[in-house]
Amino acid sequence: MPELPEVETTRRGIEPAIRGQVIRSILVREPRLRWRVPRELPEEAAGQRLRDLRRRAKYLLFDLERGTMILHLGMSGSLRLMPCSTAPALHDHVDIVLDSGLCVRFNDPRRFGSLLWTREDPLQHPLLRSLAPEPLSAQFNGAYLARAAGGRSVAIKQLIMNGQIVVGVGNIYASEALFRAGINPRRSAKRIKRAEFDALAKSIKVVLRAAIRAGGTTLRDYVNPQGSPGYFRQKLYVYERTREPCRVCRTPIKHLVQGQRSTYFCPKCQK
DNA sequence: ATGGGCACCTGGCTGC
DNA sequence: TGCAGCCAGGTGCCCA
Repeated sequence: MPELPEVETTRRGIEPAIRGQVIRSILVREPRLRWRVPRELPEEAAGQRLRDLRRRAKYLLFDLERGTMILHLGMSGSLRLMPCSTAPALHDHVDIVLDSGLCVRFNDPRRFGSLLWTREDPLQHPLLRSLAPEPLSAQFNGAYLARAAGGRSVAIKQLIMNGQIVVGVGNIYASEALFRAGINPRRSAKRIKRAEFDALAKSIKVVLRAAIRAGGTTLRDYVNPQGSPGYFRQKLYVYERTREPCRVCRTPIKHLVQGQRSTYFCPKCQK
């Protein structure tokens, strides 16, 4: 589900309501997420003040006074802000109950999401430690991408979905960024020219920023913390547009599968 | 080190 | 109406 824009939209929607709040309790209705929610998490977190809500890649980091909750939305997860008295719905697995009476409620039908706890620097957690640079940072650019690609033979689409190369780019935005850069998703990374890496890095930034501005993309499950969908779907050039005319040249959009994931592209605009 | 494939899980849709 | 089969915003892990 959520890629960087949806996670960032979630962060921005929740942060003002939770910053400085004290956690009254953590209610775990279903601990069996991708990894079991640590048994000690509720007792560790309860009573602590929320210092900050950060995002790293597609992870949300709830910084407490002593320790951090690390949350990932997986494919179908979402966080919503609501009064803690609201009756839980199907797949509402965890509540972070605040002293204000509001709670952050984690819903995740497929349970590919996760909620973890650490007392150490969360950026050094095994799951986060070796992640690549943020795509919206200055560090991420064509020169970096060209170096990171380093003559690798993988298809360029799979390269930009690899969290060791760049984080936050998932299946939707990988196809969209390649369209905007005019690059065929099947091309081997080692055959991409330097100027094309420049264009691709730029396209990744542009598409992610535009998607954040639209509140992300909702295909099925995703809603923001207020329960509204994201509106970037209307702005997609290729994703889930098989056989529909390219918005630029009217050529029918093509679909293929790479690494068991759907890819969409325009055979005329992308070389 | 790299690349490919599988696994985890639920639900919605299609076609017989 | 029922059910099998396929597909879905992610990513860790195992194997060659």
